[in-house]
Formats: sequence, C-alpha cells, structure tokens
Amino acid sequence: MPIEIPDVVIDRLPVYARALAALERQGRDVVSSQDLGAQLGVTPAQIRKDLSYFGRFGKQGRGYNVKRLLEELHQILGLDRTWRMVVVGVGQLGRAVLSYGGFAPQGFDIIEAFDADPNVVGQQIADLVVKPVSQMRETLGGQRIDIGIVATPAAAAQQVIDALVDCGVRAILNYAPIAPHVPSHVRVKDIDPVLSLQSMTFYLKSDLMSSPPK
Amino acid sequence: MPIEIPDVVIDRLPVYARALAALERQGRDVVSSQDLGAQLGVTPAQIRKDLSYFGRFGKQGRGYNVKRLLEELHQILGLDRTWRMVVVGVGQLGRAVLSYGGFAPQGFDIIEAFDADPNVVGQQIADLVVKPVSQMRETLGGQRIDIGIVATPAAAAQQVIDALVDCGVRAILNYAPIAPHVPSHVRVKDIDPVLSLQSMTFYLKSDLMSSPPK
DNA sequence: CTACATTTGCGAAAAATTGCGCAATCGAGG
DNA sequence: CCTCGATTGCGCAATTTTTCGCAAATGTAG
Repeated sequence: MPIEIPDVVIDRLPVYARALAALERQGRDVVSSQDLGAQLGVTPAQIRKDLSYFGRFGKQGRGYNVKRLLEELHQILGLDRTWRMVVVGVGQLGRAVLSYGGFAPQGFDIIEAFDADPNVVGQQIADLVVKPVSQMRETLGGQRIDIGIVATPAAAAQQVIDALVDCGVRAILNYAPIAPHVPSHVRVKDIDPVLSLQSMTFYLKSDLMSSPPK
Repeated sequence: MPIEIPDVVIDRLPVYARALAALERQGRDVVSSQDLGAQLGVTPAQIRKDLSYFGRFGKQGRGYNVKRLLEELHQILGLDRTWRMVVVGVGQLGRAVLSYGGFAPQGFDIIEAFDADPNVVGQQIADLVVKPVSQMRETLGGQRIDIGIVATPAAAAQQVIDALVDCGVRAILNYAPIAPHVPSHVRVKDIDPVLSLQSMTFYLKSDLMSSPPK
C-alpha cells in the first residue's frame, strides 16, 4: 500500500495543476491526457501513469474532468490550505520575493522577513517590517513556520539555513548559490538562474560554429 | 564517437563548477570525487561517471586538480566567452533581473530590455533604457542574441517567446508561469518558485499530521 | 625499490523512469 | 439495445540513469 512515489512524479504534478487551472479559466470541462500532453510537451502515457499513482480520475472515452482533477491534485499536493513562510535576506532579491504577488493567491503567506544588516532592519517592505535575523528564534516564538526562503549572500546562507531548521522549518526555498546541507527531514529546492543559463550554453556553444554565416 | 550525453549530466556540470570555484577561492589545489560529493550531496561515482563523458581529468590516488577541472568544465559548458541576452518584461520581476549583479561576472550580459507598457518604455534601469517590445526586431537589427529572458505576465509570454525565437534567440530563460512552445532548436529553462513550493508541500502535508502535538 | 593506502575510469549490474500495447469502458448515434 | 470511435489504467517491455566493483595508476613512507 505505501508504495513509493518517485520525486520526479511529484515535481510534475504542480505543472499539471497549473495547466488545468488555465483550462478551467477558459471554461473547459474535460481534457484528455492527449490534449494536456500536447499543451505541456509531455507524452499522454506519462500523464496517465503519473496520475495513476494516486487514483483513477479519468473516464474512458472522455478524459478527465478539469475541475475534479484540479481539486484532486490540490488535495494531493496539500494546496488546499495555507502555508506559512518567512524570508531571510532582504536585499535586492529578498525585496523582489517580498513584493511578488504570486505567492499569496496560491496559499503561500510570507509572515515575517529578516535581515542581518541594521540599516535594513526596521524598513517596511510590502506590509512587513524587517526584523533582525539574530532574533529570529525569539521573534517567531513557538509559531509554526512551514517554509523558509533564503535570499542571502552565499556566505551567510548555510548559517541561515541552520537557523531556519532550528526554528522548525521543514522546507527551504534556496536562492543562494550554494548546495545546502540539511537534516533528512527537511526538503530543499534551489533556484539559481545562473545554473540554468550555464547548462543551456552547453548546447548553444555547439551550434554556434555549425550555424550558417548568413 | 558522438555519443549522446544525457541532459541530466549537463545540468549537473554547472553545480560542480560552482563548487570547484568555491574550493579554488579557498585555495584548495586538489579534490577527490569523494570530497566533492560530500559537499554537494551526490555520490562520488556519479561525479566520476559524469566527468568521464568528457575526458579523463583526474589522477588515481590523488583526485582532481581544482583549477584544471574548473577550466575544463568552463570550456565544456561554453563559459569561456560572454553570452548576449535580452530581457522582455520590465515589471517587478524584470527589474530584479536587470538589477541582479550575478549575471555579468559569469559572462552573461544583458544588452537590451523591452516592455509593452508605454509608461515603462523610456525608463532607465541599471544603465539600460527600456525599449518598446513592438520594435524588438528592428531595435536588435541583425545583432546576435543568444538568450532571451522572459519576465512578462503569463498572458503575454508565448507571444513574446515567439518573437524572441524570430529574432534568432536559441535559448530562453522563462520566468512566466506557462509551458512554452518552441521549435526544437531552441532550449528552454523555466523558473517558477511557485512550482517549487507546490512540490515541497506534498511532503510537508504528510508529516504535518504525524508530528507530535508538542 | 617495495609495500601500501588512495582514488580514478569504466564495464557491467541494478534501479529508476518512460513508453507501449491493449482490454475494458464510456458516450454518442443510430 | 447495438455499434463505433475515443480514451483510460495498467502490466510489461524498453530505455535511461545510477550505482557497484575492481584493475590500473599514483604518491608516500620506509
């Protein structure tokens, strides 16, 4: 019964959910794995296989009910509630994260922001007043914090991550260009645009030479 | 000879390069796959296998020369030159991208910024003046642009991506919450923090209930 | 010069992931 | 109520990716 669900599958579910939400806004009632796959650039078989880990949501000959499947995915992913997050590091990037309007509508609430710089502490950004990171533990008290967002310079990041873990955070969204070390009960996702660019250039490099001189 | 190198391998190389750069700054001369693996949380075997696609860079009994391997990786990934990028979409996010100091030092130059909003066009952000996206083609003339960064709202993104491809871009860093369609000669990497959060909550959800009430 | 502790590179095995094929089912249209 | 085209769920096969295991090589110490 408790069959192991591959991480790759979990990573794809939010993508499906996002596409379904778009279809719902367009007033679409049902969608086949074929259609959905074409939109997302994945094979229909993969979509069906992924979903089959969790149940039988489709109807033969018809496809999937958009609204129903979206609800199921939300439940599966735990998106049917709100998650409490804190941001550490309020520089250029941290500010952008704090001002980003895309988290709250999806149930991700930023409830506190911290920084080490005394000049930044006390500033108000998007209805939050920045608190000193040295007082993170005390400031948060016993509050449940689900997710920590790390937007500090690389040098401070591991230390901040340790502190977050100490505050009971069980997931970390890491924007710092390091490979974090965390206990096994803590999940980490890294976002580093430079790494993304650097892997694409591998392919660019190759066709740079073989391209016609125009 | 032209054996196919898996994408997953290419995606890991920049991570290795980043770690090696850190080691170099620390004055470290050699490193074993064991050490490097421990730092990055990957198995030594994986590092050795990945590198073996490209050559034999290590010495038995010693490990890898940090400087040498870093140079090799830079060459392999095409990081030994500068890449020309444009940003489309100068809202909150686009501004953050334009102001981010982490691209240029790695050889990624943003040479132009575009937006559709007449109120934004003409503004100066980080030494660039925003140009109208409707004039992208003309503005760029015949210049080579390697990478397009998309930071528009979802509704505009696909259209913008088509225009970028039309301008000869061969790689796209997409911040918009959509699954882009591009011709097969164009590479895409998506960055969507919401997707990252949504896949982590799957795991949080599970231990929320099983955790002790404290 | 020999013995020894290390560590690579790589073939082969194991594990994970993806894709195929098709019986079963569904709804529409006679 | 029967037929037909469409589409799922899923066992199984194919492919991809990771890990293992070890011979060969390297440097050190005696």
